[in-house]
Amino acid sequence: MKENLPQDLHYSEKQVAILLATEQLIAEKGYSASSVRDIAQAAGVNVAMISYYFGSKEKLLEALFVYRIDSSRVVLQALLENTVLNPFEKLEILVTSYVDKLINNFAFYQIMNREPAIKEIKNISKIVNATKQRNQGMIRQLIDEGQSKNFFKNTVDVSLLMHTMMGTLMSVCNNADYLKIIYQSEHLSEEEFGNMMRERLKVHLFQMMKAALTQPIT
Amino acid sequence: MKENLPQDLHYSEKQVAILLATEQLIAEKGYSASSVRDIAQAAGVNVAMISYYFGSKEKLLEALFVYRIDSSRVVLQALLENTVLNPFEKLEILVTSYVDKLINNFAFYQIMNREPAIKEIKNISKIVNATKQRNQGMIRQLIDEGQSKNFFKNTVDVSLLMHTMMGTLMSVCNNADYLKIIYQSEHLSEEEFGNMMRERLKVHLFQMMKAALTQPIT
Amino acid sequence: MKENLPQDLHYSEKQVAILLATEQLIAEKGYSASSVRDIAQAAGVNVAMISYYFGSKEKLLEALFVYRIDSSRVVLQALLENTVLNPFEKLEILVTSYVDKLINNFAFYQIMNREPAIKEIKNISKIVNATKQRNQGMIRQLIDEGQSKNFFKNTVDVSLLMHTMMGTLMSVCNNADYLKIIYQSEHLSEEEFGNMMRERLKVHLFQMMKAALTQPIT
Amino acid sequence: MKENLPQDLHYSEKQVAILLATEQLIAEKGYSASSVRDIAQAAGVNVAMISYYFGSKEKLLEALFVYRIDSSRVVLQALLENTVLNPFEKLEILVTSYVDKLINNFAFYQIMNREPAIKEIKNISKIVNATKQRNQGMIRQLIDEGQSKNFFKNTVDVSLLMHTMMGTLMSVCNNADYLKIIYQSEHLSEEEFGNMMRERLKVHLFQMMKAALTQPIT
DNA sequence: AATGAATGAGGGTTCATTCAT
DNA sequence: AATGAATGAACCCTCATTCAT
Repeated sequence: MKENLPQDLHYSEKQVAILLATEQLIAEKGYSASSVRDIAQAAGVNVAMISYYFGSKEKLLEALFVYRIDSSRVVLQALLENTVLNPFEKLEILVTSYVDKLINNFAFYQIMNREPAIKEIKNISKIVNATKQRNQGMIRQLIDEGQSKNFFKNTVDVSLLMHTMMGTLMSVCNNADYLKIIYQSEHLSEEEFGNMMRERLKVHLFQMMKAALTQPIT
Repeated sequence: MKENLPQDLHYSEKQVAILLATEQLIAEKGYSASSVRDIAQAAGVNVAMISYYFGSKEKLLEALFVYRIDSSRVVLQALLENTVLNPFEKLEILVTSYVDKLINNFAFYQIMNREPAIKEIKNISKIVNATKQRNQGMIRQLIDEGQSKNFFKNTVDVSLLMHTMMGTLMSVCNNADYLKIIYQSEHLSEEEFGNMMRERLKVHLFQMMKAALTQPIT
Repeated sequence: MKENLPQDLHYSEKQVAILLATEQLIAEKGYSASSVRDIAQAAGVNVAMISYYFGSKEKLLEALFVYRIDSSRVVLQALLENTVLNPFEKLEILVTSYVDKLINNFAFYQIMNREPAIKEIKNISKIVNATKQRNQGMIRQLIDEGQSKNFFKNTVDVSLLMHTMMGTLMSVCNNADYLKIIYQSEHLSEEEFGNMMRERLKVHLFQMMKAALTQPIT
Repeated sequence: MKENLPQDLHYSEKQVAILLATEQLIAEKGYSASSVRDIAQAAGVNVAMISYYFGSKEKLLEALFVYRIDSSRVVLQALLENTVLNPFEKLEILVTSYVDKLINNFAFYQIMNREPAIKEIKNISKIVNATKQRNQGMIRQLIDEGQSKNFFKNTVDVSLLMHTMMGTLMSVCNNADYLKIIYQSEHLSEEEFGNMMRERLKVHLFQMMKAALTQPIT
């Protein structure tokens, strides 16, 4: 299960540098608009090293996905199995966890959520779909538990709920520049603003989901 | 497909064909991965026509944005000025309107929401930002009205609410393939499935937003 | 002998406009770097008119040569046949005549003297060679007369002498910008400077040629 | 051909091959009419190598100018500082030197003297102007010396004199084909004819300049 | 008689990749 | 193990020209 480790120990320092440069550049410009030359330069390595290490540009992206995909299973799996916390507490932790994960790895999530290339690379599609399925399943399980314990009403479409959470996060992060103006936060540093948004998002999403899960049937 | 075109801005039939092919191809593959040759072929025209009509690949994308944006202003503006409907009814219409608009023009929204190229094309950025600002403003106005009339609580972050709506829509549409499996709807035609999702989304989003806007303060 | 007339009466106003724009543009940028679109635009006509009127870009250049080549035969021919003037006077008139002709038609002479394209267009080569031969012949005849009348020594290479005259003129005109600085004449208008150079050139060339033709044998 | 190369400026064999092919082709057809594909083929290299080595077509021309210019400074500078030779002898050497230099590098001089493109490439303009200025200055210095030593009259326009020399050379070389016929030298090889012209030009130009510089004031 | 629309060919350049070392 | 050199393919765009009207 090497591919699930956040950091593959087989990668040398240079290889990691390439992967990080890849992530950043593709997140910024897209896969097709990022040339291997640009990536190599950003990583401070020779152009030929990319083919040499990863085989091809496509396989480089593949390696990035293997490298990045899911550092979270452990956390969430533990959350599900926890018997002390009540469903509301679990929901809050879930939301917090997703907000942090997405903001901390925004570059990668951008690639995963909007890069058309990944649909045409089978190995990546496989990984991505498996991850989505797993995440979807865990959320469903958590909500099922809340519903069976009568904490949550069962009028919400759980499948859509996950998209509400992820979609909100993506949309907000994608429009961070714009929101910075809206919130009149131009004076904040990137980090300060990021932290502010992080908190706002946690509150907002927990509030939204809680409301949706507990609202009286109309 | 033509019924989705807001209006013809003095474009000839061939030019429209190019714009539609552009939209479809870029939505599918991204701007950088869509060559003008591919676009020309998809539109059934000679490659040189694209430069001839639009000047360059970049200006072609620009023309697409001018062509697509601003189809909705009228509807929503009328909604805001309506004095008969109550805020809940207005909210429902708003949600319905956005769901339909996004699903009907999904290809374009995909481009607008995920194409890195558009941030580097100033004319497009300008158009897009103006549109976002307008949309944001209208939603805020609607919610303000609901709050001032005591229909809505005022604990919701309106700026984030818009992203919840748009983000949910984008996320769902982006993962339509996956949801088709989840909903065990493989037997439905594209159109049937689209209509089903359309209704589910309307219900889900209205429910979510209503819950968020009316939930008791915790 | 229509083609020898400085202005072909068969050319309409528009055709002449095209020819003049052609001359100016090709003199400035060269044949290959001047697109028919640019020429058409400079002439204020439709692009297709050039093919329509002249057949092709190549034939347009051909037409320009026919249009321009030699308005001087008459003058010089008369000069040669003149029996009143002595060879020195004739030489001075010859020089004056060439200086004026070249400066007045510099754009065309630039094309004729440096455009590689004309060597590959047979019709033009033919015209140009015939003209050169004629000019060479006339100069030789004039000098022969001066030598046989013992005004000139006969130690000068007449074939090279013509190149000295034409080469000096071309070189000076080609480097007019540079000479304007050398002569500290930046304050002069183009016309004033042109006239100054015209006079300087007449004096210089007559002086040079006279000296060469009369110098004692060393 | 290689013996004409002033010196290798850290260029590889392949790069030199490209430069020489560039020179020859542009001298023959002009800059705009010489495609990089043609140049690459003439140099026996892949098309992409030109961008790879020189960056662009424009920079290739730039490189050619850097490569070619400044081969003569040393010789002439030494001539000026020579205290043994009298001004006439110096003049003869100067003429000889320019004749040889231009004939040996005729392709390059053609480009420099007639290529419209070079005026629009600032780096080249700079180099060319500096060279012209230097040459002009050296000739002036030589003539000044002759005048101050009373070898030369001072009635000649030195600025124009340089153009007489260079212009004659250019004009003769440009019309070599034509002169071959005039001189009835079709039976000579290119080299034989070249050598003949070289000698004729040396004699002619020295004779012209000497006559001009020594003629009694009229 | 005159022209906007349209096109195949070729322009310079960049691409991901491979090769020789 | 690592890389500078090299390449064929494809990129976007402009070209001179033709065609239908």
